[in-house]
Order: sequence, then C-alpha cells, then structure tokens
Amino acid sequence: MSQRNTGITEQVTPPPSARAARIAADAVEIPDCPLREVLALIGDKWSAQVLVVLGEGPRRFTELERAIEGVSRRMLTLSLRNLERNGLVTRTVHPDAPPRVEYATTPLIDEIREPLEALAAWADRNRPAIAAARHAYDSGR
Amino acid sequence: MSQRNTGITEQVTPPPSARAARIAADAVEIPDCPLREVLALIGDKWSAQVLVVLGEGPRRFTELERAIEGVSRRMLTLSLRNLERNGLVTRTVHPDAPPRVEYATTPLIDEIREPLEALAAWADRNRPAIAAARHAYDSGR
DNA sequence: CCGGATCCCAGTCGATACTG
DNA sequence: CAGTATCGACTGGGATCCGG
Repeated sequence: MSQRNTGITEQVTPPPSARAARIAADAVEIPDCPLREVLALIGDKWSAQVLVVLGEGPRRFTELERAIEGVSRRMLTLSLRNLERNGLVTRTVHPDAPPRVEYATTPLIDEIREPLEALAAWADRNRPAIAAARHAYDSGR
Repeated sequence: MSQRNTGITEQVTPPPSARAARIAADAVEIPDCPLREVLALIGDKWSAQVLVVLGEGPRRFTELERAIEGVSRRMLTLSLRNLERNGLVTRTVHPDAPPRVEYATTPLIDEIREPLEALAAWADRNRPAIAAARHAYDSGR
C-alpha cells in the first residue's frame, strides 16, 4: 500500500510463457477475483481496524492513533490515505488554531460492514477450534 | 505465511525502547482484533482463491494449480499447508501409482463462505465506484 | 496536532532446479 | 504427480527525526 501501488494492479502480464497467443484482452486489469480486490483494499495490517473504529463514528487522527494500539503514525497516515483514495473514508480539515482533521466512513462502507462483522464473529467463535487444529498439526511432526 | 509464521504471532517484543517497564503481561499473544485474525488466516495472496476453488468441491494439487492462474507450485504448497494447519482444508493422500493427493474444505469453512461471498459481491458491485474514487483522488494532485 | 521524509530490516513472493 | 530446496527481489512496516 505504501507508495501509490495497492497491489491490485500488480499484474504480471502473461510473460513469455504465453503458451497460447493472448488476444490482448488484458490491459492493466484487475485480478478478476473479487476477494483479492477486497483484500487489496482492506487486507493490509491496519485498514480493517481503522474501518472498525471509524464505524463507530467520525474520529480525529490522534483519536484513531490511540484507539488502535500499536499503529505508528506513519502507517496510520498511509492507511488513511489509501482508504481515502479508494473512497472508503473521507478526510475533512477544520481550519482551527490547532490543526483539526476528522475522518469518517463513506456510504460505500455500509454495505460491507455486515459481512465484515460476520467474519469477525466467525473468527471469535472458532478461535479455539483453530488453535486446536494448529496445535494438532504442529505436534504432528 | 512462508515458514511457519503467519504474521499472527509476529510480536515485536517491546524492544529496548521500553519507555516504561512492561510488567511482562505480553506473551506470544494474538492481536485481539478478530478481523486481523481472519486476515492472518486467509489474507495472503492466494489462500482466498484456494478456498474459492475448493468451495466447488475437492481438488487435486495440479487441478488447483491450473485453476488458479499465476500461482507458483511453491506458493500453492505453502498456502495449502497453512490452510491445512489452521484446520480450513484437509489433505488426503491416496496410495496410487501416480501420486494422488486431494484437498477439500472442512466444515469450519461453511460458516464463512457466506460473508466471504458477500464481500466478493460487494467488490464486484462497487468496482466502478472505487475506480472513480481512485481516479478522482489521483487527479486531485 | 497532523503529518512528511528517511533509513532499514524482516517477511513475502516468484523463478528455477531438483526429487520420490 | 506432488512436492522441496535455494536464491534473490521487492515491499510492508517500524523507528526516528523534521516541519507546518
């Protein structure tokens, strides 16, 4: 996500390996797998958390920084910029004496909040099962 | 996800920077954010795709390799091992003349398939909106 | 208060070659 | 067929310092 490349356009361009001649239908294109797209948007280390917090209402930069625990200013900035760029959050600057910037979610998010929470709930429910599976696998060898 | 570290336990161990003395409450611990957990499980480059394909039924290694397009044997192996380790897929070896290994999803997956598909559908629907937002942002500067 | 700029390591992934 | 082994490149992300 770092510098203007979200991995969503990393495309390899069917290298010389083109076994058959591609008609040339692949331009810059996106990895045709919607799941990969979502992951490209919020699949990094912090974006999901940011969305969770912002889901409770608009927050200022420092509020987010304190709420998220472990995030660095740098990564928080980058994550917010990325989310803003993709239209998932808005950034509004209030011209106050001490700078004041508020972030908020856009309507785009409303539709994924539910599945996102379902995922979180799933993880929460199955934490023991997963831990068990992991332990079993690890002790296997 | 590469070598037995899924990022879920990346823990930094409060390095010498420990401004205050940590009571030592932080062991190996997990990022307490369920969303991060899910991402640690299937948030890498290929796991999600593997699950999508396996969702249609059991597949052999080479079938997966062909179905996924762009994945290397190495990464496919690593992804499958990781998924297997976390109890999301099973690996069964049939003692045949030409080796025969089948992968399949476990019941654990059944509960997330739906939210996962919701996410994918969302990405699909909002692709234009996101592209527009991105273009607007980029042309902004 | 809200960042931007730099430095740098560790983890991730791909290419390639070898094996039971 | 179904992997392993090795190498190297790229990049995410933490630390730190600087600026409006």
